[in-house]
Amino acid sequence: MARAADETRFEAQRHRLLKAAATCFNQKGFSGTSLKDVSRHLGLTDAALYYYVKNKEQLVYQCYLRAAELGREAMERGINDGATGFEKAYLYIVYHVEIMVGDRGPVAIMSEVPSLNRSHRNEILQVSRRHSTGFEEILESGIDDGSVAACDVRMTGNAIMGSINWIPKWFHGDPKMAQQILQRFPEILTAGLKPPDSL
Amino acid sequence: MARAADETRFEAQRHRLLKAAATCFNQKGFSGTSLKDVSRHLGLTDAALYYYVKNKEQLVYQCYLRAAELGREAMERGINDGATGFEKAYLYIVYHVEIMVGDRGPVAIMSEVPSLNRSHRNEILQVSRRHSTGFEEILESGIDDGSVAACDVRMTGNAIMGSINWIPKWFHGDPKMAQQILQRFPEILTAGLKPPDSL
DNA sequence: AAAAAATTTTAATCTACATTAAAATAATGC
DNA sequence: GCATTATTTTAATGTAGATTAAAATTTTTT
Repeated sequence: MARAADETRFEAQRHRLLKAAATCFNQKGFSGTSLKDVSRHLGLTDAALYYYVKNKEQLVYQCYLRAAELGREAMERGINDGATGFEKAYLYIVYHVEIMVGDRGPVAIMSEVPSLNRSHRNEILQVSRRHSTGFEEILESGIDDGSVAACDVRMTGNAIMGSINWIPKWFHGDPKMAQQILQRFPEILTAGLKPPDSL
Repeated sequence: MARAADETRFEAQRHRLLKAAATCFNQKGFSGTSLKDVSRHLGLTDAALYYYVKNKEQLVYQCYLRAAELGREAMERGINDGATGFEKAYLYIVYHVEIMVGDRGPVAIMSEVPSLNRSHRNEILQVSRRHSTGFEEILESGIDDGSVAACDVRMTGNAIMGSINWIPKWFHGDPKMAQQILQRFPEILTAGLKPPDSL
């Protein structure tokens, strides 16, 4: 047996697989990427993927789960690091955008949630909802503490999340662009949140 | 022959088809919708769709073309109706959101552009780029005439477009929600554009 | 109401992948 | 170096769903 060492190698490969899959799905579209495309990215053959993942549905599911996890992590850090509601929101956006354009990405766009099997779909929908709710709560806390202007938190949340979620549609790894996004997006997305007296 | 009348009937059915396809693609995902799913929406059999469209690729292409056309129309109207750059941007957003949540929709999310054939893909990418550029020009005109605060128009454009484009991901026809979106989104998306002295 | 054109269906095909089983190779522990 | 376990490949197989052809039906024209 070679448990300990293998576990890490296996996990590392599996991780590379998820990133390769996310890259393909985002760039070639879901229906446009075959398992052969993904495996080519890894210098493997398509059949080898089945050593890491039960089937294509699982692959997609894992990609989405990872995307959700990264988003959740960003939010948690934002909540911890920010003092006011505004700061929590701002920092969450910074962290999430960092993840999306940095080398922990790419993050898969969740285009194919409806084609997941029921339990996977429900799980992804649930974490997505939790994420949305979490952000709305941040906004509410900001309104309470006066750092955020009164607003419809549901709609404001949807607007901001939409911008972030759409990034992989037009960002494809150009580092110069990554800098721009990192530099601008947090300001742009939170510009509307500031209460009038804070300007 | 029955040209004149048939043309309209044919066109009307084809139009219904595109809407049905957009509905399915947005709600069930692309890979999750078979032609049978789409045809069922129309009370037809899957083979009947081939009377209206050459193949599935064409169907997707047409959906995207329609989405692009509706966006273009909204932008044109915004440019015509707005006096200042800010107003043009604001009104464009109003019109575009109206289309996305109103009964001219649903508008297909462009998830599968990369799986289109080359010429279709290029065409869609081109009109998308034109659209983005058009919005950036609106913002620039607003900065020039002082109605919009100085900003990175590229990033600001991407942020706003992302919010709009993402709407079909979470809006699925609930009329109450449509009202909310219509009421809030234009303000939310343009809140950050206002120059400090305009508040 | 017959003929022609338009629309839809039935019933096959066709095909691109996803998936699997068995064999081959590579890595690791002892 | 041998045995064991992990990883990858080769070579089939399976299948959903797109596509097509021909027939049936419906609509329109005259």
